[in-house]
This record gives sequence, C-alpha cells and structure tokens, in this order.
Amino acid sequence: MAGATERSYGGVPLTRRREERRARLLAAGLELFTSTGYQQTKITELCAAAGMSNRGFYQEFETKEALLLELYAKTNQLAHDRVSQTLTTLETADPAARIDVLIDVYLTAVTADPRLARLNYVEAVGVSPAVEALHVEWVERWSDLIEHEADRAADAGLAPRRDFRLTAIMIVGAITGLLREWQTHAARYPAPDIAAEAKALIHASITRRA
Amino acid sequence: MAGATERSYGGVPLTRRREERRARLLAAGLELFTSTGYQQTKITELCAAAGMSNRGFYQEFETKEALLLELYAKTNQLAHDRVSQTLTTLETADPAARIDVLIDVYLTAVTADPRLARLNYVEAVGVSPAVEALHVEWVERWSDLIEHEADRAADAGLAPRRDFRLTAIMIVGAITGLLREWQTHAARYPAPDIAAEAKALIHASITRRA
DNA sequence: GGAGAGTGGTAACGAGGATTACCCGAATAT
DNA sequence: ATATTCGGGTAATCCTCGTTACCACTCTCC
Repeated sequence: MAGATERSYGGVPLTRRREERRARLLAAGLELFTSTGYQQTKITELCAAAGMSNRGFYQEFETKEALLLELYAKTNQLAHDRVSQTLTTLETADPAARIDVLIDVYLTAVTADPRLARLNYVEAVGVSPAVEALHVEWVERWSDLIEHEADRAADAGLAPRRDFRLTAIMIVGAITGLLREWQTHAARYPAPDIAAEAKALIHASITRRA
Repeated sequence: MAGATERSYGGVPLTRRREERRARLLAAGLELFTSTGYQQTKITELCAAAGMSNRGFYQEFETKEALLLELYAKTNQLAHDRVSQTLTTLETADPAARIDVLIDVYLTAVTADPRLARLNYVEAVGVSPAVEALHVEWVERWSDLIEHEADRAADAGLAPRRDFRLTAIMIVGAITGLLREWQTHAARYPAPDIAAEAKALIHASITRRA
C-alpha cells in the first residue's frame, strides 16, 4: 500500500518507462503516419514499430487521433518556442531583419525533417474536427505573431499602417501551402530557396501600398 | 440482341438515368464530404442523400475514393477551363492585367461555393496516394500556367528573366493555403479582399529582384 | 398478353481492426 | 523464500461498414 513510492522494474521507475514508451510511440507515429499515411496506419503496426505490444499503446494514448494531436502540437510548439525566443533576442533589430529571422528559424525547424512537414501539412489535414480545431488554434497563434511584426514594420515606417489581420492569415496559409508542396519535391528544391521565396512573399505582402 | 439501340425505362434512356444518378451522387458527395467529412461519410449515407439505394452507388463508382477524385478533378477542370479560356481572349493585354484576371477568374470559380474550397483544400488532402497524385498533377498544370505568365511578364520587361518554376509552385501552394484558411473564415473575409491579397502576392513574387 | 431481359432495393455476409479480458512473469516486502 | 501486487503480451471479442447475392418489379418485343 505504499502508493506514494514508485515501484521500479528493471531498475527503471514507472514514470521514466512511461516517458520512454510515449517517446517511442511518438517516433513510430511520425514515421508511419508520414510513410504509410495516417488513416492507413493500424494501431498494431504502430506498436510493432514502437517495439511494444498492442496494450502499451492504450496505456499512453486514448486513440490514434490523440497521438496525432500530440505530434502536431509538439512540432508547432517547438517551432514557436524557437521563433519567439529568437525574436526576443532581437528586440532592437530592425523589423525587416526580424521578419527574415522569423522565416529562417521557422523554416529550419519544419524542414529539418521532411516528415514533420508532411505530418503537419498533409497527414493532419481534414482528419477530424478536433485536429482542425487545433490547426485553427495554431493559425491564430502564428497570425498574431506575424501581425505583431507587421505592426512593428508599420511603426518603423516600412509599411503602411493598416489592419494586417487578413494579410497575416494569408501569410500563414501561404507558408503552409508552400511547405505542403515542398515536401513532395523536397529532393528537388533546397530549403534555402524556399526561404528566399517565403521572405520575398512576406515582405511584399506587408509593405504593399494597395 | 438489339445491343445498339438503347432501352428506355420510364421514358428515360439508360445513359440519361446514369448521368442523373452520377450527378446526384456527386452533389451528395460534395455536400457530405464537406459537412460530415470525407472519412466519416459512409456509402450508405451518400446513397440516402442522393435518393437511391446502396447499389446505385456501385453502379456508378468503384469506390468512395473514385467519387472524391471525380469531384476534385471536376472542380479543377472547370476552373482551369474558365481561366485558360479567358486568357485566350486577352491575348493582347499586358501581362499584369492578365495575371489579375487569372486570379479573379480562378478565385471566383472556387469561392463561389465555399464547399468547393473545403473539398479541394481540406477534405481531399492526404486521403490516399491516388488523390495525392491527382493533386500533384494539378499543381503541375497550374504551375505551368503561372510560369508561362511569368515568362510573358519577363519578356515585357516587367520582371527579371529567370527560372520561375519554384516561384510558380510556391504561388500555387500559397493560393491553396490561403483558400484553405479562408474556407474556415469565409463569413468574415469577403472574396474580393482575398483576391487583393492574392494579386499582391503573385505580382510581388514574380517581379522581385532578389 | 406473356416471355425475357434489365433495373434497383433489401438484407445478409464477411473482413478488418479497435478494444479489452485474461494470464503469465517480474519485482518488492515480510 | 514466498506471498502479493504490478506490468505487459496474447488472443478473443465485438462492431462497424463495404460489398454483393438474391429477389421483386418494370418495361419491351414478339
């Protein structure tokens, strides 16, 4: 009845083993969802790839969708953390430079592993209301960030003062769409070229006078 | 043995009835795929919505995927026809005007019914290799068209001469992504505003000097 | 008017796969 | 050392849905 103390098996405490299994399932999910496809991936396959039995899965996740949601959130969270952290170190930089860095950091994060791009921009699209809701949430978050940068640019006189909301949403959609296409041609088009296109796009959208 | 002549039932010949059923199934598919969601839609529901029995479906389509493919292709084909037809009537117009018209015609076609946007940019994403293949095919086609327009702009001295391939693909991805976001906010953002953003984006991408 | 073929609906079949009940083996505590 | 409890794997269950076999009905042609 020592419910408080943690029993360890094989010298490894419960929480650690859970973490490890969780990590292995996430890795297996990323791999299979982006090769076999999300819908086509069976729970059993997932477990096999993660080196555990069918049951192990249900110990960690409610459903396959929950695993997808976590993968999606994790990727975005990581990218967002990196971007916002980088931006705080550039507090004094000029708005144009901030935007370039923003793009670079984001693209580096999501193109480092093409599977992440495929996961986020193909496999996680239209899966379920819950996934769509999470997507919308992240679009909001990214739009806020871009809108804020656009406002800074306007303050600095680099862009006209106006409501950048729709523009920000469009930019998020555009980058998303760009990467959605990129991941099928990843071999052909290097990430830096993508970044150049994205930068041109975002600068033009914000500074346009129309 | 009058294999050539067509038997008619209820005064309606076979081919016409098939056409009508096909049309009703397509309509039901568009409706259900975009409300219930593609994956969640059962064949039985599809048939119920189309006012026919389970069997009617298999008479016209191999699988649910085939129906989706046809819907997808049809939407793109229609938009493409309109765009290319309009462009031929503008043979003499200046490149910038052609691009604006291109955007207007395309966006009008796919935003006329928000369901079309949802179908193309959400429900039909990541469904299966076949659907992805069709998507890639259409991206190619649209990219060719845009690349061609970009070359014309370059010829006219409105843009630098360069390889516009990646830019064209990006533009397709960007418009796609923009519409993917738009369809969730359709109520809030009017189509003309979207068109303005899209035009700014495409002009900037083509004329950029970097 | 009847024979025969075409058409469409109903209902049952069967596969695929998520979920869970059960059992065995491992690790602690007395 | 052994009783006790916890963790994990296997395998059966159950359910959902796509698919199709069969039947009743309608229409044409002789």
